[in-house]
Amino acid sequence: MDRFTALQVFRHVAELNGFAEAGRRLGLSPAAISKNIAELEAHVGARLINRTTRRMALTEEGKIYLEHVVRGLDALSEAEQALSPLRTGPSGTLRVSAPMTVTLTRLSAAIPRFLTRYPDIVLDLHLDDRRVDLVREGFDLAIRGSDSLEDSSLIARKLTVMRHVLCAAPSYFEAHGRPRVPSDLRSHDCVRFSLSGHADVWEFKKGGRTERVPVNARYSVTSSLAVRDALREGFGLSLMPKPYVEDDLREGRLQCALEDWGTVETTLYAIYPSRQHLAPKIQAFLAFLAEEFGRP
Amino acid sequence: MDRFTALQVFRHVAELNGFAEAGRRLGLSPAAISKNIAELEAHVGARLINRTTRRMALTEEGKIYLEHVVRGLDALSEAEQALSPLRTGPSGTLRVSAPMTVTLTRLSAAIPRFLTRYPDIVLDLHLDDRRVDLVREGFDLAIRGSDSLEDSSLIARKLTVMRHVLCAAPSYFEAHGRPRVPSDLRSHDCVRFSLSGHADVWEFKKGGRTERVPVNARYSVTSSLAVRDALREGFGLSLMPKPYVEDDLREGRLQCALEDWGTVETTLYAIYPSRQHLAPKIQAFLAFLAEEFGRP
DNA sequence: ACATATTGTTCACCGTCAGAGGATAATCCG
DNA sequence: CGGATTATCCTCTGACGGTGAACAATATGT
Repeated sequence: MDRFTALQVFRHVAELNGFAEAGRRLGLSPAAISKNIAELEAHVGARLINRTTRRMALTEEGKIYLEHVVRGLDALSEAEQALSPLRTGPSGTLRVSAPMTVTLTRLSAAIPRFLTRYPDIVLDLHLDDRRVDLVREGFDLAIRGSDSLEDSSLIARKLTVMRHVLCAAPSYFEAHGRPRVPSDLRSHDCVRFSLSGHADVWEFKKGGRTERVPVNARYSVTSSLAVRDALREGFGLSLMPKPYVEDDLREGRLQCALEDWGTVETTLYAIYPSRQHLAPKIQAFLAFLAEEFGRP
Repeated sequence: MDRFTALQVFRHVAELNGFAEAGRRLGLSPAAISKNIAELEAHVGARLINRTTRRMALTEEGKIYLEHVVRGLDALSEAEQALSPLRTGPSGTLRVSAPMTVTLTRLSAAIPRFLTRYPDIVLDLHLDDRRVDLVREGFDLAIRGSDSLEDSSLIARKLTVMRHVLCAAPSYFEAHGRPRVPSDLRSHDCVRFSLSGHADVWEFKKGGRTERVPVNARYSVTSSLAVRDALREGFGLSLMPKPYVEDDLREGRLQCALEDWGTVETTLYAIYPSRQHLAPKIQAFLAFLAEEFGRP
């Protein structure tokens, strides 16, 4: 027996005061109605409706039962209504995990725009360079660099590719000279971003050839922003994701070298648990990310 | 999809925090659990549980949904608990319809004993010589004389058979003589119980022969008790159900005639709507009736 | 570090059960 | 007294929910 439909049948019969009428309303044959009621009575172990072919009335048990059943069914239908706002419009709490640096350099300035556009969304943004466990910690979405290989069953959506550039302050180049080929770096002061997957060896490509240069660094640090600060001070040179130093390059605080060599690329992904039944709030944030990282 | 089980599955998964565990508890395979959740999500149109093979957590939607679902399911299980006292012990309101005279002569004195034995039963006894419509008027049970032929789908349980006796007061017999054969009645004053099926012609049987005597009555009345009162006053004679005049006969207020002739019999039935899922309160009353009418 | 165990998912297969449809009996209504 | 409506019974069938295997991912233990 499908208890859910049996209960609905019972309710309709009771409220419409008739088997046939209930059948019409529910799109079932009178036979089905009869069967459902009979089975429900067998399940409950009590007669719920006294009936002849022409007349029907709830028994005392039926009245008591109906009362509870109505409450129960209403609560359940309410359950689905409660979800409908979350399904139709982007709303609710959105828990996002993102690496510190990416966020500060490419995202956080735009967040207010996102929140203004979707007034019913509450954003809980955790800046954390750890590779968090999405489901364990209850995140709706995380932003990750490409180092972290594809996880398990999670969905990864590519946001952007960040080219890297070798750069330093003009003062540094004046003092130490400007490298012409990758191997020149052996005699330079490098600043090392220790969380990178390519922290110890830098690769440069040109016309099919690949040069690998061991990094000669006296300063290792776990934040690209700290690296950038060191570069600005003229302390050394480093391989930086280009977007992080865009402003510095434009305004002359930093300069590039070996620009005709290709270097590492970091791909940014948005990671989320499933593609099915994607909540509007998550869809909205994904669209926002795509738009944001789609800019030049 | 059986929505009821799907909801139970969802609840168990959420509360036990795991598909496998829920499956064990519910006696279902993990595959079934997975399927149920997936279908429920499809029905609701939102992801309810984020899950990997090792970890699971409710989404925001899931949390909201769970809350309502729990309330709903609890209300429904309460529904069945609410019936259990009615199922296990005889209790609740018992609506009974019975003919006036039968009740007064054979039952009403015993009713207090019944109510004392079952303290949780409330009795609503309607004395009415009409042949009521059980289901229309919401009666649990009715007592009927045999005149009313077997109804429809209702169940009839035989309670007792009442023999009839021709009787009158001693003073009447002194004044008008005592009939020796049925045909003598033509010259007697009869009192007529007009609701009887045999009001106009009385039948007497003896050794295979049947005598029919038209009733010669100056007084017709719709209550056997009124007939009895008339007899007691010595006004006439009548055919009375024997139990109604038992006391009068024993104490000499009335006397029988034509005792060696067989007469009409009235069978008393208890009528109730269905044999299936007979409520304990009804069972109890039926047993009480059988006991009461089973006495000599 | 490797083997083992556990978990959620997918797939093909199958047994069962809920519903349709027709027939029947009972009952109401004009 | 028919015609109309109603609940119920019966049989048949298609759909659907469950199993059980294989599989992928991830803990756990020695």
